[in-house]
Amino acid sequence: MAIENQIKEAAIQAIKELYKHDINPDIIQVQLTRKDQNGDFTLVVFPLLKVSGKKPEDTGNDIGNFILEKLPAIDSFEVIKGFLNLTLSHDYWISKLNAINTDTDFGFMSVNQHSPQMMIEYSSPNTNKPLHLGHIRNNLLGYSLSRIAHANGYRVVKTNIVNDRGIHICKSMLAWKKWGNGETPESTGKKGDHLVGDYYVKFDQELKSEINTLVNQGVSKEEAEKQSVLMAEAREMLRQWEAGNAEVVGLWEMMNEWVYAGFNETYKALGVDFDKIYYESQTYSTGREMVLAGLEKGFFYKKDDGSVWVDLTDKGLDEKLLLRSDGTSVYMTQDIGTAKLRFDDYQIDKMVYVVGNEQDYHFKVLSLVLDKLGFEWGKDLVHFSYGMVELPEGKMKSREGTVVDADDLMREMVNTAREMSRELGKLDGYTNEEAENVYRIIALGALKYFMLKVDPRKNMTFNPRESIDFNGNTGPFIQYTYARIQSIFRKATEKGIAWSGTAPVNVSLNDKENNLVRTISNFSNVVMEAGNSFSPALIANYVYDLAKEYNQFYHESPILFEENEDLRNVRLSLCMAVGNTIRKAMWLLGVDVPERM
RNA sequence: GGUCCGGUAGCUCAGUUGGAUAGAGCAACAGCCUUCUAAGCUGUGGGUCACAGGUUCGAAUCCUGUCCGGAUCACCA
Repeated sequence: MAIENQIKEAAIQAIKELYKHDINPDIIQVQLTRKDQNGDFTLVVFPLLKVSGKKPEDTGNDIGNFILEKLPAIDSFEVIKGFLNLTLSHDYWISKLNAINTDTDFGFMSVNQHSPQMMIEYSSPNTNKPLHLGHIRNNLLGYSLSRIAHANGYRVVKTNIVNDRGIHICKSMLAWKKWGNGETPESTGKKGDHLVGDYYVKFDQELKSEINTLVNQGVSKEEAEKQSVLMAEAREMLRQWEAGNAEVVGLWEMMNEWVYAGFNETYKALGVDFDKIYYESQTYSTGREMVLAGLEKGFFYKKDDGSVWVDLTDKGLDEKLLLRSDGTSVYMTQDIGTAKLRFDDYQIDKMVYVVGNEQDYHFKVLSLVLDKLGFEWGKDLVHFSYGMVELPEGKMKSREGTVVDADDLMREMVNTAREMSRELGKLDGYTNEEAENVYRIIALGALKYFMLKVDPRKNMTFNPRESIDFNGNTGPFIQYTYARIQSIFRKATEKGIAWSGTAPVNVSLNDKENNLVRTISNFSNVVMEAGNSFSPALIANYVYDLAKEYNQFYHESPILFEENEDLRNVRLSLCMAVGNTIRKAMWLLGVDVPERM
């Protein structure tokens, strides 16, 4: 049993014996002691005063003495104000350290084929333009969540729903057909997603100029949009696509293939992947069938014009469209169909959608609609709602060209990492290929950590020039700490200094060492909390604290140069445990760690 | 207007079920490389936790109201 729980139980027993009271266990609070105080764990005595009928100090002393007697791991205690600070013996901590070093899976729950299954949807791009900064946050969150879920004992299915149909794709297709001169990714040397994105922009420009011309002729803007020949052509193309026109479908397939090839490159660079990809072109008709079935059962209703709606006013929401009057499906319809197919394909115990907070309303509706359709998991679906990424000037706007492209950003960051690393001369002796790999690890580490350390719910600001730092509270800082530790073990081998693999228990730890063991052993709690609250940020902030503490220890304590063999073995054990914990924590964030940097 | 989310140092952000003197990084300034990686470490300055009430032993945290910012309420996705 974890030591916190032992303390808690001992406290309950103390109150029972000393004050003849059965206390509600929930009001016993055991927490890590603040760093500026003596002690390892703190029991808050304020809530117990009513039961004890004594002053905080006396109550603390009563319970402290009882626990001291009861638990051999407790070495001493002191009562400051209403806080009972318990200090554990060095023996306890060193044994704990050894146990952690023995258990390579410390902090992770095991997963087998009977474990509950969680499906996590993330990424969900449109096929008409390349991935940008907002997608990066989404992808990194989704990927990290999948690993955190795995560490919490879930089988995880990572999934992506590609929005590959609709008027926006037809716009790119039409522009390419009109002005593309048969350009391909090969002929231009451009990534397919960027090429298709360029034609989307081209369409927008042409449309704008067409509308401007009409407006100049005295037509109102609204009217001009209706009259637009270009828009009419795009709509016609969509109709032909839905009707299965071979030429249109062929064009659609070709351009989508270009986009997918481009996306795959970006995903690979970003280090994310999927177990199963769904395409809306393959799910929307299922959605429509489900809506029609729901209509027959009376869950939904039809308006005079033939459109199908769901009434959610009794749930405090509005009426929501499910099928257009012409029978075609909308966003909601597709999500209903996709959900159905997923639950047909997999045994899903929990469904998580990683989608921006601008869609909070959509997911409230989806949850209720699925519930109405008889899916019991409908109301249990989790919308992991994250905030926008904004630039210092405000929101990214594609029209103003302020969108930060995912590929550009990653390339620039690798360049920065390369420059910096060369300046520091840290990788002398590495081949070019090895060095390039390290630059990538560092650049991606900086980017990922930057995005993940922030509370996902909140909007965040990204300054392309300043946000990407390699010093301070950053990914590279943590990676650097890891590389330092690996360096120590390399040096140990070189110097012929053997590490026993375990720490002898008869050594007394200084404050920094004690802090480190405490922090390391708290890893399992942090992983659990991160899983319960779906928060990679908890892991990120934890691993930063750990690295910071380690660096302080590293600076003031000789490790290989420590002459006392027992002490040296303790310190090497600490190094090993910190290194492993950093690697595992970073793994949970989807960040790699380099052996050298 | 209704609903939802947010507001903590000059900037970017932490602050787990309410707990002790609200913490980091960046930026500024001052130190530390003839010992294991200076992408590091140490120190200084910087706060009305948006505001006002309330709840209680105790509030950045919970409740109410106000102000500010964002999102959403489409036969767009």
